[in-house]
Amino acid sequence: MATRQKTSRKAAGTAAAIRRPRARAANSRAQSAYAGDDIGLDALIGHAGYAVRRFQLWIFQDFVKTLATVDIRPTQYSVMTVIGANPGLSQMAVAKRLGIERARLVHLLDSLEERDFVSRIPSATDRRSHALHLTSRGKTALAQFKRLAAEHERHVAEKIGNENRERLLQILTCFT
Amino acid sequence: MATRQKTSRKAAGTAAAIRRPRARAANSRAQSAYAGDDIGLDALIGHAGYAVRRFQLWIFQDFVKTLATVDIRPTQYSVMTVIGANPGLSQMAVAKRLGIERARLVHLLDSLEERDFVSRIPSATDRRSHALHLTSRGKTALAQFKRLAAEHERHVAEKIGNENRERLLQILTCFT
DNA sequence: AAAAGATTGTTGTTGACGACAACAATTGAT
DNA sequence: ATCAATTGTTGTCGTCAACAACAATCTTTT
Repeated sequence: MATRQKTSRKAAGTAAAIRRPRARAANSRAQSAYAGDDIGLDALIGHAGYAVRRFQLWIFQDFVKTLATVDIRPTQYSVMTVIGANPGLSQMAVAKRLGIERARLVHLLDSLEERDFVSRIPSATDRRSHALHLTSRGKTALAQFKRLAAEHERHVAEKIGNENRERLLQILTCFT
Repeated sequence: MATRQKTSRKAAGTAAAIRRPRARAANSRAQSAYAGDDIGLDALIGHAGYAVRRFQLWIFQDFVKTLATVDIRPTQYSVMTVIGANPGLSQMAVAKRLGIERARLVHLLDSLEERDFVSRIPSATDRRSHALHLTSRGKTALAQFKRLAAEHERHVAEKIGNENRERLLQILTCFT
């Protein structure tokens, strides 16, 4: 299936011999102008979801880039932060608090445990659950992650302005 | 591999016979209270990315739910909206404008073309590219999608307040 | 105390999505 | 005529949300 076109290209191919060298100027100009930035978004302009999606994409990319040296992704950072602030939490509690599935948390903790940042200690009161703790290595690591995350947050402030950043945080407190 | 625990559970199993019926009250109460909502987020509170992630998740879920009857997802809606507002655009132009990869757009257009909402018309000026258009069925469908999307937007306004919603849109215009 | 129901961690699958890398066809520039 | 760039396409990889099932364990009911 290395063919490129389903329908039109083949048909066009047969007529290719007849093609004349058209008005290139109109093509290259109109095309690149259109590909530039005069394309209307219509109803998308009024949708918060679209703006938020683009923003979140930008934020995640900057976060990943800023913490690339320590190889920590946003979700991993959020898990370690919550465990650090609330030692002994169960996986269920962490998942609920962060709005991630407990199935997903399993793999996240697996990776964090492999790197010796987090340890699952069998709960003393419930043999089903684990008490989550940062290792000593995890604690010092998290301190560095927080410094880098603060740097990332400064990037956000530079991008949208710090007063807008704070306003945004305030608007969205009901989701955190 | 139906075993449940890697390490701790097995070891705990041997000592299971000795266990006493501990203070259940402390367990069930403390545990469910913790699982409730007194878990601190620590540094996460100050991170716009975390708030935005939670918000975006909420928005997407509401969008999908509100447009479930027509089976249209946010990305599909954005593609149809842009094509509807700018007929004849190439795939490259749409991808660039919406910040999605052209590789991804291929599948999106495949599904929209299968449902007869969009058609790829061979460009008259560039035999590599397609001119994207809404079909007549796609135009009437998009009109309905826009009504449903407006309803979704009202849900957002109810959730965070309309003045906050507009403030948010204004803050994030640089990303759209 | 035994049975029934709920919870916790785990495994697996599905699908949307972003990022990359290749590729053929075509275009544009040299 | 040749070579670099563009366009649509295919494929792979990894992240992520959503479900569904399951064993072990706890809780509640009887």
